[in-house]
Amino acid sequence: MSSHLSAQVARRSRRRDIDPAEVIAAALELFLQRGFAATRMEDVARAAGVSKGAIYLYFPTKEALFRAVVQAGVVPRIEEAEAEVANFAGSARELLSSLMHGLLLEFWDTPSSGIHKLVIADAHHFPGLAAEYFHDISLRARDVMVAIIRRGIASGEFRDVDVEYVARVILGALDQQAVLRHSMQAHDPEPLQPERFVDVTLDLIMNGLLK
Amino acid sequence: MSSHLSAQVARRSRRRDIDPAEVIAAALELFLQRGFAATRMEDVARAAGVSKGAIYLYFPTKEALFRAVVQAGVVPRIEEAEAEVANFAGSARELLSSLMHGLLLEFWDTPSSGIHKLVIADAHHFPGLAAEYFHDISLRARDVMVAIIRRGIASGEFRDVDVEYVARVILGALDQQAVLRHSMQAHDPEPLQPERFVDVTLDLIMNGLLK
Amino acid sequence: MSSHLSAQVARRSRRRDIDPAEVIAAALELFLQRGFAATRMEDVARAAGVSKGAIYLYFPTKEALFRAVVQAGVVPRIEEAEAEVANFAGSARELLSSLMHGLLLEFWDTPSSGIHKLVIADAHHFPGLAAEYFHDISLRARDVMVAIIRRGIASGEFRDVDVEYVARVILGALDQQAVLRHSMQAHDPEPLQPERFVDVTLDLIMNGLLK
Amino acid sequence: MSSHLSAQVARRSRRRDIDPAEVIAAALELFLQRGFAATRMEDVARAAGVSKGAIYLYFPTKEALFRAVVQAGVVPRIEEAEAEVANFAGSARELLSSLMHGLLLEFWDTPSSGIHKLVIADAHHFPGLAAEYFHDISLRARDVMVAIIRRGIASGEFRDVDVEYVARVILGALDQQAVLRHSMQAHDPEPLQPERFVDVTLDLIMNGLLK
DNA sequence: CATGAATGAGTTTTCATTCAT
DNA sequence: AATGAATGAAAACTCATTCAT
Repeated sequence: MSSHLSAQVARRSRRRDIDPAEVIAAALELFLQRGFAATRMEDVARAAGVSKGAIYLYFPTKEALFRAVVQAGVVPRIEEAEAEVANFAGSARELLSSLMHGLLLEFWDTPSSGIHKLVIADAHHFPGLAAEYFHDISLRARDVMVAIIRRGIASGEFRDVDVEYVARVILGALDQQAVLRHSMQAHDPEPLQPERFVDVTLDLIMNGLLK
Repeated sequence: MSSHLSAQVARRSRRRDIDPAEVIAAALELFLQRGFAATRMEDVARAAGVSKGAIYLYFPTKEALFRAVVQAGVVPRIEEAEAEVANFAGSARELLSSLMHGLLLEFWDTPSSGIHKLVIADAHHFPGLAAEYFHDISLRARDVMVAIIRRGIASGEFRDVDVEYVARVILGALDQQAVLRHSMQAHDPEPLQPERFVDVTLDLIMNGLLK
Repeated sequence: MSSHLSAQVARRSRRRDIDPAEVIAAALELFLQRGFAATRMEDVARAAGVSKGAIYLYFPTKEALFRAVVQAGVVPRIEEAEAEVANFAGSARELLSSLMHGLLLEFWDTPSSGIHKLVIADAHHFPGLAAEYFHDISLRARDVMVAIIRRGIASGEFRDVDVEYVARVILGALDQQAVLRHSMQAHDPEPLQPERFVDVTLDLIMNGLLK
Repeated sequence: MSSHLSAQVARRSRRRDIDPAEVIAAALELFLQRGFAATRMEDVARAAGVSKGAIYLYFPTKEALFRAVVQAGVVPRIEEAEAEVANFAGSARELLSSLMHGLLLEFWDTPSSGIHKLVIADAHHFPGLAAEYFHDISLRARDVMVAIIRRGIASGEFRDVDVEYVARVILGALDQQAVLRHSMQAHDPEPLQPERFVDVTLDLIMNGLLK
């Protein structure tokens, strides 16, 4: 207890150039693994290789950190999708296929795919966040999907369906897999094969079940 | 410890014949509104019109209460579905339509529809529960859906599709709406109309998008 | 849930002739095993084969039960000792020997030997009890011991010692063994042999260590 | 007695360099006064002038604090005794006298004298602690006493007595006074005078009662 | 009298947040 | 700026005691 007086010198090491993005990445991973409530700020700090206090230099509260995680994870994704729709030159069917393959597959193995699950699970705690997320993300995603279907109808590729609700059906199927990916996939004796899922979904949506 | 012998407690009001089902109902409602972690046992007690201690007479821990909520909410639902599939005499298409209308609509406005969301959001906390739920509920639901599709293929109604994955697509779309119902529907400028959703889903699944 | 309405008949069984002494005996055993604080009234009730409520018919509080346990366990013991001293006809040495053999050995294997330990361990909780016990029991025991030594000095058997403190020494050695009996004897590789202990104590006290 | 009430400073500011030893000291005092179960961690914190949370920085549980209290209080004491026996050059009688005076008197007015009482009273709660304490402390103390008596016999000073049991008698008398010191001495109309007690004990043990 | 379901005050422990260094 | 020791509010769970039956 008193034998290392000389070690008193050991002073706190100082880390320069803390990158908030590292904190966000660490927080996302932990929020997904253990949920928001069960993740301690200290865990985030350790995982990010940063001191507890340093987090508060960038995020005033745990809630602010959560919101940053959500923003950082989904805004780029939806922007990518919007850009692709705006620039895509091929048929509506090819566009839908490209989007689904590109997005679902691209994010399948990155933590970003779990943001949706995160918001669903923990948005209670943050009065405004659910509304904000819904408007900024969910509705934008729906708009993208609606635009694609409309394009297909306009071009004569697709039947004249209930565009709004068809968009909900397709997005629902996709989102649900992303959610399950982070909640119960570990227990599935046959974990989802994402490419196969996208292919089957496309086939079903395009051709239907009936002969 | 130190007992305050001088001050005698005010007369406690006594409730007879506490029904554990009332506690479960109250707990479900609160878990859905605020999440598992954010729901205090005292809140559940107050909502059920029962004392805090009384809850522990029936559920040894908060986790046990959670599990009871889950069991009570979903087991009857899945059993109903299995029974309907076993007894249904009509075509596969009619069976699917009946199931989707019956179950989704029946439960849409009851708290039971939120159990799925609850498990997805909070299963972290309970090592065994997610696995248990997945095996007892999710896989059973998938089996039901697979059986219906198989029946349709056998009867010549349906194309010869990838049964397992088509089941995942359909269930995903449905489940996702139930999940959203309890997480973000309040923020949707056009809240889902369940009947319309089922109709569109059936139409899409049966006929596909293509002309 | 509703299938056994006929079983409503199951009525509480009624036990007649509850003997408070059984409750006291059960309480003593449990207080010794687990301490006062760690013993639940329900445990006492079950051990005594009585309902929780019934205990309160005889003992208004847990503290009252504790006091009854102490009274029941030691008052007879000290009265026995006083009577023996009053009636004993032999030498002081024989009286001391008789008392020590009689009391220590008689109570060694009964729970009564643990009352002293109980009071020492838990008297905090009960402001008046320690004082009461000390006056009613400890000082009476000391008086008995003092009387014996005085008798020996008067008869010329014993040296003219500091009577009060010699009594404390002798009682201390005895009491300590009773206390250890109920706290740590289980861990002693050589548990105390009570007869040997009494014999050695008598020999030491009578003859001393020196040659 | 204990007069730390004067230190009731309402600390609003931060305290630096908390010394766990202060927490241990405060805990010992309170455990002795009120028993383990009746002492709230908050009491310990207040008595130590520390926040409740700070205690958990050094002691993971209340039990760990208890064990630290025991270790800190008795290990140095027994080591002192062993060292004195090893180094003492005089007669066995002088050694015994020195030890008894030195230890009993030295610790009489420090809280350390109550550790023994503490373990006896509350060891129930901690499965391993009683055994550990008994082996590490009680048996070591017995060995010390046995060594002294053996030395006296070897040198011809003492009679050839039952060494093991004589050690138990002597230690019992001493320990009991330390125990009483912390349980009932307040109620004794003639509180023990420790020097007188040691002198009388030595005289009795050396010379016996008989003429 | 006897029962045991119901009550709710009380305690340990955790962890977001602060701030002296 | 960065650190991490210190703070204290909050919540699950226990159990002495009551009282409808």
